[in-house]
Amino acid sequence: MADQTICPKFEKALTIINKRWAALIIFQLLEGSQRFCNIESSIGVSGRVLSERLKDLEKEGLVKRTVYDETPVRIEYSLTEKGKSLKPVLQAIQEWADHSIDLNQND
Amino acid sequence: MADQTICPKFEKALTIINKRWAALIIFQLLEGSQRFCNIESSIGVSGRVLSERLKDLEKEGLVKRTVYDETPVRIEYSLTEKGKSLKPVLQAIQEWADHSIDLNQND
DNA sequence: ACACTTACTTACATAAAGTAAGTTAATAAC
DNA sequence: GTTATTAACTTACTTTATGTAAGTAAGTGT
Repeated sequence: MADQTICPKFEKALTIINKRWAALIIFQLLEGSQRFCNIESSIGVSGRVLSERLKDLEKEGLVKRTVYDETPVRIEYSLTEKGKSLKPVLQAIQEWADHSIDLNQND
Repeated sequence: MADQTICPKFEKALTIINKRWAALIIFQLLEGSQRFCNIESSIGVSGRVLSERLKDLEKEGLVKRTVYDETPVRIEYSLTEKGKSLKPVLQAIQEWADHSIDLNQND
């Protein structure tokens, strides 16, 4: 790949949040910390990909995995500060969607 | 797929702009209308995918393809109003990238 | 006539995502 | 005390998307 790179930070940001499901996962976690199966059913992602994506997002420091050592163990995923700082981005998408998306237009 | 759908407009917006290269293409076109080979070399996308993506974006009404009937023909791609209305979204990403992305952190 | 450019398309290879079943650990139900 | 159920994954396999490279058609330049 040539990689002429317009703006490296912008491009790297896209490799993180432009991955399939990443934005929806973060959108969902903006509501508060949640369990694996809850995210899975809320956004309709497969467990296989959710597992993979949560690891990516954790590695990027956007998501935190917390194990509550009760019986049975409870595991919750939440946004870090860096993750929460994406809120304006998702809000901008939401606003754009609200005034520019026509759900009846099927392609 | 279950498709529990959080917000259908938001999800549809993501299927458009979250496709690989779509955001970068629009980012690039915010600078003004451009030719195929210019977009190709600026963002490092392959001709195969650029061709496909430009058609998607045209179908979604974000991009306009204009043929200038000179000799040889010149074909330029530009943003429609709907495409330009994505600017705040890309700006939000840019701002987030500027203060949250660390280029040295390699994963 | 021959090489070069633009805007693509086609054929093929690799990577990412979807589907479904399996695993481990714990608890609840019969 | 076997059987069933739930949570959080993982594994194996299939389908889809993307990358790579070569090819095409129309025109220009030498």
